[in-house]
Amino acid sequence: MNIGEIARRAGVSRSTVSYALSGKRPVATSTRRRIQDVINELGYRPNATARALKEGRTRTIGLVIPPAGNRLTHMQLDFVASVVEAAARVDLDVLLSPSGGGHDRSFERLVSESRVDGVILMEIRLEDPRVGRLQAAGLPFVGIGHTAGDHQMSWIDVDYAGLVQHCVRHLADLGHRRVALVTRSRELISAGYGPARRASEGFEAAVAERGLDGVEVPCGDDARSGQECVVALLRSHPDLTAVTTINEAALPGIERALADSGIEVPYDFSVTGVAAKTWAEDFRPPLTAADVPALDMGEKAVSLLVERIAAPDTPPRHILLTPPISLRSSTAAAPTGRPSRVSRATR
Amino acid sequence: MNIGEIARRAGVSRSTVSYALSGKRPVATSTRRRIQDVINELGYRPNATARALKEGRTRTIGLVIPPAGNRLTHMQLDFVASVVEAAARVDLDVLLSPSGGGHDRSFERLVSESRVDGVILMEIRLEDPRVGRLQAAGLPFVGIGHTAGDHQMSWIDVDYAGLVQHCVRHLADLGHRRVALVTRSRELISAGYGPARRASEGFEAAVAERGLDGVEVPCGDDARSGQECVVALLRSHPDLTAVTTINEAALPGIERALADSGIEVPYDFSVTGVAAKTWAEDFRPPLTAADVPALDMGEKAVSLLVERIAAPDTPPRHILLTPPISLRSSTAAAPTGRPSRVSRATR
DNA sequence: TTGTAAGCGTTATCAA
DNA sequence: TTGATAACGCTTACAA
Repeated sequence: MNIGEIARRAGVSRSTVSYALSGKRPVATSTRRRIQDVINELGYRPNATARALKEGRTRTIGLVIPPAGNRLTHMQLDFVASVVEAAARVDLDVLLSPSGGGHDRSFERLVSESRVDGVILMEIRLEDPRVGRLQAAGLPFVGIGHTAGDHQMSWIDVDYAGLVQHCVRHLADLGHRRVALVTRSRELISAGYGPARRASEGFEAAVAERGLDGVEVPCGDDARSGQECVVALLRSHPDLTAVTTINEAALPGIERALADSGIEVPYDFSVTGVAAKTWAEDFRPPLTAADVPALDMGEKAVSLLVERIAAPDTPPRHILLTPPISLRSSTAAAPTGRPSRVSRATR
Repeated sequence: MNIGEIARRAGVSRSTVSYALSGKRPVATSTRRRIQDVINELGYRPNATARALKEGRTRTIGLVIPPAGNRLTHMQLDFVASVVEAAARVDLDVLLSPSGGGHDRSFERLVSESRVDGVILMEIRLEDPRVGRLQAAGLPFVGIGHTAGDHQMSWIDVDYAGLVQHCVRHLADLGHRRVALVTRSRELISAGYGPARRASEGFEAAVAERGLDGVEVPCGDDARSGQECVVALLRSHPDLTAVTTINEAALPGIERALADSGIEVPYDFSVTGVAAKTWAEDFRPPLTAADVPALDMGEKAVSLLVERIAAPDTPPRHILLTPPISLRSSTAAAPTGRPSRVSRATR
C-alpha cells in the first residue's frame, strides 16, 4: 500500500495524491474527494521513512536516558513521561537511547545516522563527552541538566545550589545549629554529577554564611540506604537536629530511621529538601521542600529543542528553575535545651 | 556527508563503499583500507532512513506505554527499562508511544506509517482495540499482558490468578479465616484491566476452596490510597487478620496504616501479595510475596518480538510466568483467641 | 575485483 | 488543475 497504488485507484498521478494530502497545491474538489475515498477505504498513510528521506527530517527526537542498570528515579521517570507526552502533542515521536556508561552503540546510532532531528540529553555530567559529540555532529540538542563550563548549549535545570541554600537558611532561621545534607550516591558524585556537586556548594555556602555545623553524607538512591545513612548520622552526631536532602528516593528510609529512633518530626527534628511533589507529600509528616517541577521540565525541554531545530543558529537558551519551598509540616523550631535527643531516644 | 562523497574521495563507486561496509561482497584489501581511511577521517555512518527505505525495515521497535498522565508504576518502569536495554543489545532502537486513552495519533502513526518493524504493547486490556488494529495492519507485535479471548497473538504475562490463589492458600494454611484482597484502582478494574480481574478470580477461587471470609477492595496506585484503604478495612472488618495485594504502590501505605493501628506484622496480622522485588524487600517486615520478574519480562518480550518479526507466520507463543512465592517475614500463624486485634489496637 | 543502474516511497519542480 | 520526473541516500542485482 503506497501512494502509487492510491493514485492508480483514484485515476490520478502520484503527485496529485501527495498534494491532496498536504494541501500545498490546490486540488479540484471532485478529485480530492475521489482520492480521499480511496484513502479512507484502504486506510492509507504515507510511509514515514520515505517521507523522512525526502524531507530530510525524521519528525523524531532522541531522548537519552541513563542506562537501565541503574533503576531510574521517579524524577527521571517524570522527565521521560513528560517529554514523551509533550512530544506527542506536537506530533513528534521519541526514540529512547540508554546511554552514559562509556562506549555506546545506541547513542552513536542516534547522533551519526540521522535517525532523529534533535536530542534531549538527560543526566548530564559536569564534564560530559556526549555534549561535544553532539556539537561535532551538528545535531540540535538540549540538556536536562547542564555541564560545568558554559558550553554553547541550551539547557533547563533546577538550581540545586540555590535551593539547598534556601533550605539550610530556613533551618538556621528556626534555630538549628547542626544540620546534615543527605546527598546522592558516592558513585554519582565522583562521576561528576551536577546536582550533587551543586547541592554541596549551596550547602557549604549556607553553612558558612550562618556559621552552622554542617555535615554532608552520600547516600544511595533507595529507602534502605536512606535509613542506614540517617542511623549512622544520628549515632555519629548526637546533637544533629535537622537534615536536608536532595535524595528523594531516600526519603522513606529517612522517615523510618527517625521513627525507629523515637524521634518525632518536626518537634524533635526537622527534615527538608528538594524532591518531586509526590515524594514530599508522601513523607510523614508532609515534607517542607522545594518541589521539582519535573513534568514541566520535560515539556519545556521539548519546546527548547523544537526551537533549536527550527533555528539552529540562534544563541542557546538556559532555563534555571528555582521553585519556591513549600512549607509543609516537617520543619519546626529546633528543640530547646536538654534532655537531648539521645536521652529521649533511649528513655 | 553521504556514501557518494565517501566514494568520490576514495576514488571508487558507491557500491564498493557499501560492500566494504557490509562485507557482502569481497573488496580488495587495499581498496577497503582506502575507503576505511576516508570513513574514519570523516566519521561517516550510513543514513538510517535511506537504509530503512531500501531494506524495508527500520531496525526500530515501538513500545506502547500507558499515557503519561497516569504516572507509571515501578513495575511498568522496569518493563520499559528492560525492553530498551534488551533492544539495545540487539541493536534495535525503541520508539516510545504513549497510548491507551482512546483516540491516539501517536499509536496510529506507529502502526500505519511503517515507522517500526514491530510493537510491544504494555498494559493490555481484556478487550483491547489496539490488538485488532495491529493485526489489521499486519504489524508483528507481542503483549506484556494478554486479552480475555485468546486472540492470535504472542504475549508474556504473570499468572495473577494463580499467584493470588497461592497467597490466599498460604494464609489459609496459617490459620487465617478472614482475609482481604487489596487490588488496583476502581477505574482500572472497570476499564477491564487484566491483572486486577484475574487477581479477583484467583482470590475468589481460593476463598471458596478454603471456605474463608474474603473481602476485596479497590485501591489507587499510591501510598496514601493504600493507607486509607487499610484503615477503612480495619474499621469495617475488625476480625480481619490478613491481607494480600497486587498493588505494590500501595504497600508503603498498608505498612503505615497497620503501624498506626498498633498492629504488629506478622504477629497480629499477615501481609502478602505479588510485587516487584524492590517493593517486597522494602516493606517492613520484608514481604512474603511472589516477585514479579519485570526485568526478565521486558527482555523476553523483546525476544518474542524479534522472533515474530523474523517469522511472522509462525504460530504465536505465550509465556505465563508463575514466580514462586518468596517466604520473607510478613506472614505468620493467625493470632489465636481473644483479645482481638481491635482491643489491642485501642488498649 | 569493481562499476552501472534500478528501485525503495515520498515530495516538489517544471511543464502542460 | 494536473502529470511526468528528478531527487533524497542507500542496497543489490547485473555487467564487465
